[in-house]
Amino acid sequence: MAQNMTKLSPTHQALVDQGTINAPDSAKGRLLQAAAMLFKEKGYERTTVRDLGKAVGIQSGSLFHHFPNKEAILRAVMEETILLNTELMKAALLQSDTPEDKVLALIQCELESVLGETGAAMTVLVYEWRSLKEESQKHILSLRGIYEDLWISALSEAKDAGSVVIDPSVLRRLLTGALSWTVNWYRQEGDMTVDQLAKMTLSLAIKPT
Amino acid sequence: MAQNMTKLSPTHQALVDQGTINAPDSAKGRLLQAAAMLFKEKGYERTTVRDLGKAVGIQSGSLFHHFPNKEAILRAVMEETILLNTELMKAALLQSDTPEDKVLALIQCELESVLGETGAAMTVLVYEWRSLKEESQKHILSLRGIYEDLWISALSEAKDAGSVVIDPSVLRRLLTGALSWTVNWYRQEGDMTVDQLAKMTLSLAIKPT
DNA sequence: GATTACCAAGCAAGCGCTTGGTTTGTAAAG
DNA sequence: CTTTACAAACCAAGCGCTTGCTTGGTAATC
Repeated sequence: MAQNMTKLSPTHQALVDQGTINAPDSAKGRLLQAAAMLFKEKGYERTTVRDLGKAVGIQSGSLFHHFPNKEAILRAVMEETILLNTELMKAALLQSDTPEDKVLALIQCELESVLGETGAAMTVLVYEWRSLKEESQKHILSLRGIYEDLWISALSEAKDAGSVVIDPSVLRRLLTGALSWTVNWYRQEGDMTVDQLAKMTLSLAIKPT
Repeated sequence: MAQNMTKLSPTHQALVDQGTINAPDSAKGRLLQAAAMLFKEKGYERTTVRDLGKAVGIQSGSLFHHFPNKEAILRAVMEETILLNTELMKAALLQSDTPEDKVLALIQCELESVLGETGAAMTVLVYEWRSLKEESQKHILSLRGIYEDLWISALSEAKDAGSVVIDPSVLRRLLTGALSWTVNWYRQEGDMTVDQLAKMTLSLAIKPT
């Protein structure tokens, strides 16, 4: 019945079809998108349930028909974006051959996720961690583990190949900060493309062989 | 009259003497230190004025004898730490010769400020930006400008010398993210010193000449 | 003898969330 | 094609609590 306005990527569509994440045009999906933007712009604490309701055109009380409490909305925003972006990274890795290619693919993926459509949710994932209850933190942390393993193995391969000189886990953490911080300064309108930024970042992470 | 428990660095003491920042053992100074820790751990919004009062052993209402409102406390935390760390960076630069030395000094300074005693305040400065009113943002931004100029000129010198290959302003922004993010993972107790971390970061930023 | 630093009490506003009832969508039964 | 039944989606109202901050008065300090 309902059709998407913009077609989803195959990876994204697959996750929607299997019920893992909500379709962006569903009621829940639109709420989560709006919540991600508000949480990013104002922060979780400063965003009230009345703000959330207004953003999707319903009363604040009606939110609790879809979610048990406000924190569950934050948790869902984080969960969906990390599940999606993990799958997107896996797909990108399949199309890469050399260790250097894989690292570049991961950098491109992470930049795209931070600066593109899921940017708001990714920013929330990174900067609103404290607002989750401990139980939710554990849950999200386990999902992040899968994501981070992809990074660590790619960087380790690159180190074995001689193009990375420092400890992969340290490098990953430095890259995590550098890449997630781009949301605070990079603008699409500028004269540097995301791809150029990705290649610059790669030039810091690896030394040419 | 009042004596410091631990002696301050000459740079720090000078700022206290000229009245630019509050002494750490003064009433205001202790409040600002406690506020920085609470703001870092719980976030500005989740920290109540009652939390702040309890942290220094006074009633919440008494805070407003020292500051006009809660936001002014956040602003003071940010202002004092950036003023102090700007001076510390200037002092460190005076003891460096080559462009590479200067960049290393800046990296060491920023890591020390983020991971050391002013770490809480620095983290607040980086991550609680949104909680400032626009007027305060402008004020802090102007102070940050001086700080950032030191970075840009050092990186530009290094680029002229051939040891930096990408645009200094892009490199600075990538480093900002990488260095500030360390607060989320680096632990003194580990087997890597801050100095080692600084040198690893330098190895990413510059290529040996 | 001011001035500074604080307390005790509480107010107005905003918060997350609940409640009871109404509308809307869906689909089988007549 | 209409009727009936039912659940999902939503509204209007507001409750109990916490928030930042104020007020009027007291104790300490210079």
